[in-house]
Amino acid sequence: MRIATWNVNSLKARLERVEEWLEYAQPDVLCLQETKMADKNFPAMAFSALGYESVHHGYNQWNGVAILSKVGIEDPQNGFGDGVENPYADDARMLSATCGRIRIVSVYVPNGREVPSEFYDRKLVWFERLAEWLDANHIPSDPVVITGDFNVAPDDRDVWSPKAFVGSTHVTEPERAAVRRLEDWGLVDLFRARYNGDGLYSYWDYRRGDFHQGRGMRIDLVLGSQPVAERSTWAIVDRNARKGKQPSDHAPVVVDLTD
DNA sequence: ATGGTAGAGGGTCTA
Repeated sequence: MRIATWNVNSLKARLERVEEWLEYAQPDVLCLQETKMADKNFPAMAFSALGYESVHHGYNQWNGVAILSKVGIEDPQNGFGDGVENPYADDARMLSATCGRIRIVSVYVPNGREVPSEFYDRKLVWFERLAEWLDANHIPSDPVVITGDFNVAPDDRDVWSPKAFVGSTHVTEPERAAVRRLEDWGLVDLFRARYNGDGLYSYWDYRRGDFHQGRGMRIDLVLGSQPVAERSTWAIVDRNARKGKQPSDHAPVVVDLTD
């Protein structure tokens, strides 16, 4: 089973590239972030023509998440559920569904903008809600994958220049602690579990030629519970998808599991 | 010195 995540930075602008990539990479499940569209504009037919069922959660031109699957989509749920106070209640940043007997969660964690800021504070609260959702809905022996754009570089290997980022969002200790809390619960960073090196990024700013200069960050993660991690055989960032005409600023992250 | 690019929409806002 192949699971992938990709922040596409507008599905409208990226649809052709996503279609091409699906045919090339053949993931069983693809989680999308930053679709930047309302549900009524989601191109479900284009994906169904390629053999994918899909669900989307989006209100407007901001954020928006989706799950595409060739192995079924059961019990889709938007957000954290009823009765949970969401610090980004007006945004669509989390969508979960069961695909091929794994509970898949597509997340687009708030960016946080500046440190300090009200947005940064609410990013940390959003992370708390995610950890609470996980604990309330699952036990570590469940097959669960939380994947998407976490807007956190888990450690200094995950940024091109730790010095350039001191004090900035994505690298602060509270943000990293929020990711560690998920790992302490029992989730494994499936890409990092296979590769120790630095320079293995999933996002590069559009500006200053950052991609071609190798100035990136690894902020797109695939976190799997132990039953999933035990099945993990391979992981990669498809950097080719960041090249060429009108790329997203993120590349897809792909993991393979034994069936 | 707060630059630069891309995508939303049709102002600037978000990243």
